Amino acid sequence: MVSIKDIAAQCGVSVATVSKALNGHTDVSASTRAAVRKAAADMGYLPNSAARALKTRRTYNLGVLFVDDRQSGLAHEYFSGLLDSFKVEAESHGYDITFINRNVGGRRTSYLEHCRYRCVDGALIASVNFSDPEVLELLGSNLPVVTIDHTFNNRTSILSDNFDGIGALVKYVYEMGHRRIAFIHGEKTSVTESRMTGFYRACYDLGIEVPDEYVCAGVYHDFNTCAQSTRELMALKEPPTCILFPDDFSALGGYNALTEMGLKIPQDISVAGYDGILLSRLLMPPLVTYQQNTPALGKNAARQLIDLIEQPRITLPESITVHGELLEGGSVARR
Amino acid sequence: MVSIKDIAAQCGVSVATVSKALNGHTDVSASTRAAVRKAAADMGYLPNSAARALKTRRTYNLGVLFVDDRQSGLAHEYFSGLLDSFKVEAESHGYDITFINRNVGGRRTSYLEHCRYRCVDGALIASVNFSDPEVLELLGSNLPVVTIDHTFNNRTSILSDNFDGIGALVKYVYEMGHRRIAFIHGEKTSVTESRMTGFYRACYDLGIEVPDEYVCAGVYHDFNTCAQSTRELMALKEPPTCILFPDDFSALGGYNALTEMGLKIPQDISVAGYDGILLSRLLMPPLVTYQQNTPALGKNAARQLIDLIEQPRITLPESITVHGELLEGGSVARR
DNA sequence: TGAACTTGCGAAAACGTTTTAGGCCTTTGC
DNA sequence: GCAAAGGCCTAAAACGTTTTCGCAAGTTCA
Repeated sequence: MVSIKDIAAQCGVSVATVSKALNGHTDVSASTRAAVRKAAADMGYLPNSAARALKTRRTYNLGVLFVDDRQSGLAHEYFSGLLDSFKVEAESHGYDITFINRNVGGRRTSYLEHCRYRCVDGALIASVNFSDPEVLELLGSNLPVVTIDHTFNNRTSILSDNFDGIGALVKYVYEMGHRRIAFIHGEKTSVTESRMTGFYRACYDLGIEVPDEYVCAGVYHDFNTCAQSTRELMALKEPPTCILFPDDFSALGGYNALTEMGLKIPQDISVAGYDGILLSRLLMPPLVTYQQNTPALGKNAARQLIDLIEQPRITLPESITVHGELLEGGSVARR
Repeated sequence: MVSIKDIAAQCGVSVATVSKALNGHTDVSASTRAAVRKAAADMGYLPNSAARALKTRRTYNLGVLFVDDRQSGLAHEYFSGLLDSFKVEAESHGYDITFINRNVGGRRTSYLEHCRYRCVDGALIASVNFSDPEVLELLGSNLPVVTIDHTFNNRTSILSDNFDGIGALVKYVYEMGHRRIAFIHGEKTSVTESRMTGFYRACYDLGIEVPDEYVCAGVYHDFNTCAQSTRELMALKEPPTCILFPDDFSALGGYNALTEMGLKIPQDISVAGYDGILLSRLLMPPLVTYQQNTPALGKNAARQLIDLIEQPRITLPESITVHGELLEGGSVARR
């Protein structure tokens, strides 16, 4: 491996000069800078990230924390879309990403310890249980951190417009003539809470009455509980004319349950999902859903995190809300 | 940050002794080893990975290379499943993973340069175009490397049983009474080649004749080309009774195209997919498919790579073939 | 009673950078 | 003509480890 020392020897200057030439410092003449850079390129020089990190305490590595219990992590299009755009944006700024876990050389550690061990410059926290003490420890540390879909003290967070998204869906189905709208929500998280208040608020604004039994507790991506809720809803004396599902996957569960019951979508019952994953476009009929803007979520997260790292005092913590888009489909009938 | 030096001061020994105590060297007495370890734990010591990497030239970082053109990367369940199990296995051995790209500090570099810059101990190559010169450069380097679903010289590779998988599907539909079996394959890659030879071989073994027009060129995960091929197949004078699709997603495209044509699955036409992603279980009827064993692919890849790194000369390059499993469903009728 | 090992430890070099402090030479300003 | 300023460069220290080599004290064996 060719090092700065080799270049110094080649050019007849000191290593200090080489370092400065390469890093664009001003106290090196234009001619030596050019010579050094040419030599570096010719010799195929690459800086050693470990040495640089040791000296500067900057690794150009960003930690990414998520937990992958019950398929809510990598495998899910929401998170993979987010991660992908985060990755692309980070890479374009010269940052690489590292997954944060609880192992350091086989030893069990906390998330924060892992971050410290790897000397990451900052971390993205997404798709985690925000009441986990180890997540809180990370959030409470002095490491630059950006969270997704969760606000914490004065940490920067990037939020999907869950309140507005569900509102847009309610408004859409209202305009299609529906008044009996049921909502199966996911397990309680801050995201779910936003959606529930968004749902109630939109109904209130539109003058729709919401019987208690129209709001059911489901589980994100859980086929069975959502199918069960669907059956219960349809068994009501006054069943809804439209059901909003926690996400597109469980809406598919709804499709199946409803089909099994001999009901036709959308003639007999209208259905909407949430997320706008590819699957929603492929269902028959295509699903009415609210597409979360995962590319913007990831990109903004990367930008904010890098800002936080590079201008520690200038950027104040802020929350950015990213807006999605209602996707139409044939799953909601006009009536 | 507490360093080895602080521990040395605390315990009244030299840094060398601390290092040796922590790393389990033999030339340190049991009592000092215990004292040092206790102090390290009490003081919350964490080794500095950069310093360690600089000295030992080992980072305990594994590079992961994949390209994410046309949604074939992170977003796909095949890859995310693979990556997830790779990650879990790697982490349990104390390795972290880093994505390999073409940026180093904003500068455009090759994959190999990125690996060298980050000093990764080895790399996983998956889901890439294996004729890309930069991929070949990486494959040709002296970096420990494991490939997925592609063999190259004497590099270790982990292979999914594409030949057998498609054979199992053919055999299954044959036993269900089908003789006119069409195969829409994906774009030409080594994976597609294995599947095609597997298809022809199985048909040959079973004495099934395969008219040329029964084998169509499709595109993985491409809804439209597969729907188009489906229409063409069904317009033949002697249409097939069963169509094998390149993957589960395009099989869904097939479902839709066939449904639009007024055909019922499986009464009028049988369908099978490939991959065994979650979606395949949720279709109505559930899709007959061949589930690739992504957990085993990722786990084996990590193990082999780590072996390669830790026992450079002992382990000979080898290929491991991982076997999948046929998933039954209602999409193939008995006839 | 030595000689030859063994055990436990430390001094110091090294890994590849960046950065500080300073030095020399030339230019500028009065 | 002289002091001050600026331009360009270097030596050396530092970042936190690991590892080599050597040394002293203790132990074993003739």
